Parts: sequence; C-alpha cells; structure tokens
Amino acid sequence: VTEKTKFLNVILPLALPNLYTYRVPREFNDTISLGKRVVVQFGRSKVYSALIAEIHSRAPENYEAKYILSVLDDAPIVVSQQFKLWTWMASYYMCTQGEVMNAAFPSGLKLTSETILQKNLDFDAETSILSDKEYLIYEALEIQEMLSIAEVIKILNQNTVLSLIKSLIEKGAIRINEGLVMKYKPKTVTFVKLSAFADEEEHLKIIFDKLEKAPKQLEKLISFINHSKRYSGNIEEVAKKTIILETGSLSGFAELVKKEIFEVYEKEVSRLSSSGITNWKSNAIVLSESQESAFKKVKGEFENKDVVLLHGVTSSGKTEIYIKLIDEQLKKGKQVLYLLPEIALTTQIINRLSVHYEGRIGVYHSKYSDNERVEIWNSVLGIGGGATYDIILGARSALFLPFNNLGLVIIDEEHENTFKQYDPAPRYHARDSAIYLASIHRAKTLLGTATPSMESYSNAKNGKYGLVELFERFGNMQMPEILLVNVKDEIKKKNMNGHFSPLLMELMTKAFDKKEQVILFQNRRGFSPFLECHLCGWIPNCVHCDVTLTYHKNIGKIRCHYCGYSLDTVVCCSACGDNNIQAKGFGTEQIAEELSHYFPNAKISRMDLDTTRVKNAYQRIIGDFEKGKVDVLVGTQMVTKGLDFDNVSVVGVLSADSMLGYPDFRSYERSYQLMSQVGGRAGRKHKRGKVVIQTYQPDHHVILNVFANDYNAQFTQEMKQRKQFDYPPFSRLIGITIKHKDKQLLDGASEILVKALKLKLGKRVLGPEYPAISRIRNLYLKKVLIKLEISISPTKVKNLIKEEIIKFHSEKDFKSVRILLDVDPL
DNA sequence: AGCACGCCGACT
DNA sequence: GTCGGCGTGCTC
Repeated sequence: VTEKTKFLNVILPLALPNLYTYRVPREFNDTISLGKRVVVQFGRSKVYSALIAEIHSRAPENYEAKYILSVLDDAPIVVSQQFKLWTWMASYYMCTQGEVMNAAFPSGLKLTSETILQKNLDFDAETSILSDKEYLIYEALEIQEMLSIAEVIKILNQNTVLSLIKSLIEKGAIRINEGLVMKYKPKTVTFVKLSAFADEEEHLKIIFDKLEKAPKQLEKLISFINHSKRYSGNIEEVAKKTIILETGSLSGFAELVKKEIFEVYEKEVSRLSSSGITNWKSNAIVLSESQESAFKKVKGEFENKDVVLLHGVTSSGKTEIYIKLIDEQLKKGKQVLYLLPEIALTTQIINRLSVHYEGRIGVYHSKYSDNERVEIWNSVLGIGGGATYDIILGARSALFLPFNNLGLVIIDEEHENTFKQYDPAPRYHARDSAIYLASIHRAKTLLGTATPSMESYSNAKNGKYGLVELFERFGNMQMPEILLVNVKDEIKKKNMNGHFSPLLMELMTKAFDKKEQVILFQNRRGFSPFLECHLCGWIPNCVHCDVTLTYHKNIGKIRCHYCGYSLDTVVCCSACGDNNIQAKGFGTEQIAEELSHYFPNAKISRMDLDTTRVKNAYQRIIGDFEKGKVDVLVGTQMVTKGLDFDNVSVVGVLSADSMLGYPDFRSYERSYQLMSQVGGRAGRKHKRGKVVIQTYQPDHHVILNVFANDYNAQFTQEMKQRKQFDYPPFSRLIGITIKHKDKQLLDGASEILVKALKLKLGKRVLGPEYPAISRIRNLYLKKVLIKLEISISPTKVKNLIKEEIIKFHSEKDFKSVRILLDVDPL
C-alpha cells in the first residue's frame, strides 16, 4: 500500500502573515488531524508548538519542507467553528492568524521553547582556557545542572551573553539543549486503597485485631473504612487528605503503607470546583410584569433578528431576563456565552447565577491561573473528564473558547469600551466578534445596557437589530434625583470646601448620619495631574513620553501613567529654582484626602488603578463596601461599571467638565454613559437616591440630558453631530499609528505613506497628525485615520492598505518604522 | 518573534 | 587592528 506523503499547513504562534508547510513522517499519518498541535522546528534553533490548520499532499515546489517533530494532542483542541472565527478576525482586524491564536489560547496551551545550558561531561581541558566570566558560568553549572539564558543574564549581570555562550560551546565546556516547556500541569490528588491482601474480609479482621496496640494506625484504618463506605452501599474512593484531616495527624499512616495494608495512588483531578451537574431551580425566578413583557418581546424579536438590544435603565432587572433566556437554551442542550466588560463583575453575577446553575458555569478570564483556564477550555471541549460547562461567564477572551454548540451569547454592558482590545494585536471588539461567533453557530446574541453605544442603538433603530426597552426600575425603585451644581458660582461665592460644593457636603453629612453610603466619582487617579511652578510656569514632564507627570502624594512621587517612569516629588523648580511648586487639577487621591479632612470619622476607600493593582484588591474593596465597612467610595470610572449596591443614597460627580473637554469625537457619548451609569448606583429599595453633578457648564446639552435622564435626546443630538462630521455610525474608521524613535524620519515616512494612501483613497485619508501624546517610551507617534463611507467595501480598502504598507516597508529607510492597524478604533 | 549575517564606532 | 553595537532579512 503506497500512501501519499502528507503535508501540514500550520499556524505558528507568531505575527507571521502566512501559514508554514511541514512534512508528516509516515508513522504520524494516522495521528494527525485538524485542530491538533504539533511540535515543529522553525528557523535554525527554535522549536514551537503550532496548530494544524490544513492537511494536504502537495509537496512544496521551492523548498524542502521540514518534518514535524511530534504530535501533541490525542484529540483536536480547536474546533472548526473556531477556525472560522479566527480567519474572520484576522482579516477583519488586519492581523495574522498567529496573533489571533495567541489571543485565543490560554498560555497553558502555548508551549514555549527554552534554551537550556548543560555541562559537557566530556570536557577534559583545563578550566584555565576559560575567561573569568565563562568560568563563572561553568562553575554555576557545577552547582546547578541546568541554566536558562535568563539565569545566565542574571549571574553575569549583563544583557549580551550569546557570544559568551557560543565561546563556551566552542571550547567544549557546555552543551545546549532546546526543550519545549509544557506549562500545563494536571493537578493530582493522592488516594488510598486497601492492598489486595487487606481487602479480603478475613484478612482485614486479623489486621484489625493486630492493630489493637497501635491506636493511631487503627484510627486511620477506621476512618478509611468509613469514608470508603465499605459496609454501606457504593464503595467510594478516599483521598489521603480526607483521612489526615479527619484524624488530625499524619502519624501511623506511613506505617500502614509500610505494612502493605494501605496502598497509595495518584489521580488527576479537576481544579475547577464543581460537583458536576446538580439540579437547578430555574422556576425560582419570578419576573415582574415589565420584565416578563420584556422577556417575551426579546423572544419575539429573536424570531426574525439574530441580534437584539435590550435597553433597560439601571436596576431594571436585566439579569433575571438573561437567566430566563439562558434557562431555555440549557433545556435545548445548547451552550451559552455570557460576556462582561470587567473581570471584577463576574463575582457579583456568579453569585446570582450559581443559585440556578451550580456546577454548570465556568468562569473564564485572565486573572484565573493558566492551569485553571486550560481545564475550562477542556471542559467546554468536553474532554479531560471534569465537569462539562455549558455556561461560560467571562471577559472578552472567553469568546475564544472551543464552543461547538452555542445557542446564545449575552453581552452585558454592551457599551463598555473594555470590550475592545488595543494591545497587543488582534485589536478586536469582543461585542462585534461575538456577534460573528454567534452567526457561525446560528445562535442569537443579546446586547444589554442602560446606555447603548451609538453603533448598537442605531443598528437597533434602523432595524438591523431587534430592540426591546425597559424603562422601569425593578421593585418600584425610583430613578435617582439629579442635582446640578454650578461650580463657577460656588467658587465666586467662596462656598467650596475643597472640591466639595455646599450641596454635596450637606447630602454627604446627612447620608453619614443615617448610615447610608456615598460614591464619589472623579475620572482621574493620583493626587493631581501635574505640578506647576508658580513663578515661571515650569511643569515636570516624563523623559520618555510627551505627558506631564502625575503627582502621587502618598508615595511622594510624580509618575508617568504611560510608561511608569517616576521621580521623587520635586520641591524646587528645575527651571527657575523657585520653591513655590503647586499641584494643579485633582485626582481621586486628593479627593480622598480632603474627605478625611472634612469627615474625619468617615471610613473612606479609594478605587482606581493604583489601589486595585494587587490581585483581589478590587474584590476586597467592593466586598468591604457591600458589607458596609466603608462609608464613602472614591473612584475613577471603575465605580461606574455595573455594580449593584443597595445602601448608596448619594452619588457625587466631582467634575463633569474634565470628561466633556476630552478631545475625541466620542467624549460626549462617554460622558453621558459615565454620568448616567454612576448615577444609577444611587437609590435604595424604598428611597430615591440623589446624584450631585458638579460642573462649570450646567447648560451643556450632555449635562442637561443626564439631568433629564433622557437617553433618546442624547442619542438624537449625538447622531446629528456624528452625521455632520461623518463619524461612526455614519462611517467606518481604520486607525493607523506609525511609530519610530527618530522624529524626523517619522515625519518623512508618514507623509510618504499618507501620499500613497491618498492616491488610492483620496480625502478619506486624514492626517498624519501627532496624537495628544506624541511620544511614548521614547517612540514618536503619528496617527492617520481612514474614514470610509458605509457603502464602500471595507475588505477592498483593507487589502489596499495592506498592499500600500508592504510597498512602504520595501523602502529601505522605512523598514524599522512600526505600523499598527486598528479597525473600528475607540 | 528570534536569530544570524553584516557593516560601522570605541576599545585592547 | 577587533569587539560588539544594532539594522536587515528569513524562517516551511
């Protein structure tokens, strides 16, 4: 039987535009299949795990294909629907398949090749032929068998070690090994069983008698017998830990093993806490009248629309509607994907969902350990023996899981911009990608929010999506009362207490008296955004980036929020030497400090990037606030994100103007969303909440729309502006960022690229312009924006842009110019 | 993304 | 004179 030689086209985990072809050794012919990983050598020394994307028998003509080294998986770990999604994402978001794969795989599935140094045992020359540094490495290998490149760098305290290693190899002192490091390690638990001898009843009796004089051992044996249910029904496996925990000590255990009464064995177990499928009580949910009608409308819309937008005011009880819909899908045996903008929100939601679907929900996001994420992947795939999850709750990366039978995708807080990934590529929008994913599965998508994005609401208005609106808050809760404060007037009247207006002071005082809670929102972290010399106006800037350094009072530093560069707080002006340095503007840190001055007894908690950097810090802050351990929560936009508290009576927006003044066409949309969302946190079951908005422009139309809680007016006015200036949703945008460390070269290069693009696309090409921050980490930036009519085919334009970039990069001076493409930028 | 090849500046 | 900087090109 002559079988044709097989070849594979594989996706490598790199930003390479093409797939690469490898040859399959005969003995692997039966083991290879699409969606399995293989180990391949790529380049002179590197070994990667690559994914089989195509199997064929066309031998490459222009080169000799390398052989694959091995097949990693017993069964495919990527399903056909995922290949479809990845291909679409790579083409829509203008990136490579390798980049999509890298985003899709939890890092536990990505094997990394590592160069390992080992001593050459045949080395017989004098160590005196080695240089001092070489000897240092040689000596280190005497103590430690293996060294990684990173360890060598550490030992020598220098970055360039390759030539030194090369020399060591040439002198015959060391060898190197290229090894793939398997990251995923299954968790094992030690179990105990009786030996074959002890397992026989008559022997066991004798053993019991013999152990009379060894109470510790007897105690362990009894504990085992009880847990194994030997004399009562089904025999169960017993973990060693169970016995140790019950008897409170280890003593005697080893003796039992030694006497060959106990035998221990290892078993792989799931890290996922689950008891498997348990009964779920969906009927426990009772919808209010308005919820019920919204639920029915959603189902009605799904009859002929694939995507439905559920526009429900804050606290209108959207979650209950989701649960009902999830329930229906589960009954049909379908999978459900529930996407949330923020990892931290999963805790609140999971508590509400798990009541209904305990053991069937998998939570998936980047804060989970690699090992756990691999197990969830396998569980969705239905391999690995653990629980099979049919509901996945997660942040944007959850859409990459290997679903094969998806029935419904829910995107909660659809308007949130954290659904868009910016760095690294793929620069994808999880909402839009999930809608495509759903279409692959012929599944439905539900978008839920209190403040729909312009894109989604206009899609709903023009009939592309179904629209269901819910204007009533759950349980007769009233919409919060919104109060505007003209900060300009208050300052004139010298009424301000720090950054607090008299009205806000009064409401906070009342709230504290009644043991009610307060949320203060200021969209800026740190103490103040910059320091300024009172005499000459000098402002300390970052040395690597084109931004001012933000003052962080409590760590006594000024820091760059873009690269992390920091300096000790300056006391003297570097320009004129004057010592009258003042803090300008204000951030959350300053608000918290002022608060503790005016309300020394209030328990204050701050929630922003600085205080939530530590793992679980977010959960802790939210938890403390929920439990009432904290009276005031001061935070950045983090506090606006869909959290539900039930004892908040006052919400304060300290400076609406800083949001409105942001130079971006979406700043009004975002300001409305933020104010409306943070305001929605106010209100309790039987009491109307109050929202104080402090602003210099109380007549601004966005402020007035928030005041009137009029989303429709906001939408209509915003649409008028978008149409006038041809912004989305009336056009599509593609952002191009051009980076280089040499400013002049960048200027020239970007002009040439724009000229070439304009030749093809005309006035659709805008720029190049320096962005507001024109230098980050010592790289200068220029931005170009492509604005396309909706009627034009984006695919054609994307191909055209790619061609032009290839042409541009073929120019020898521009090879080092980095170009980032961002489709549908935010 | 690595990694090797190759061409110019500050050292033995 | 060389060591080593990083700019450039290629990897099936």
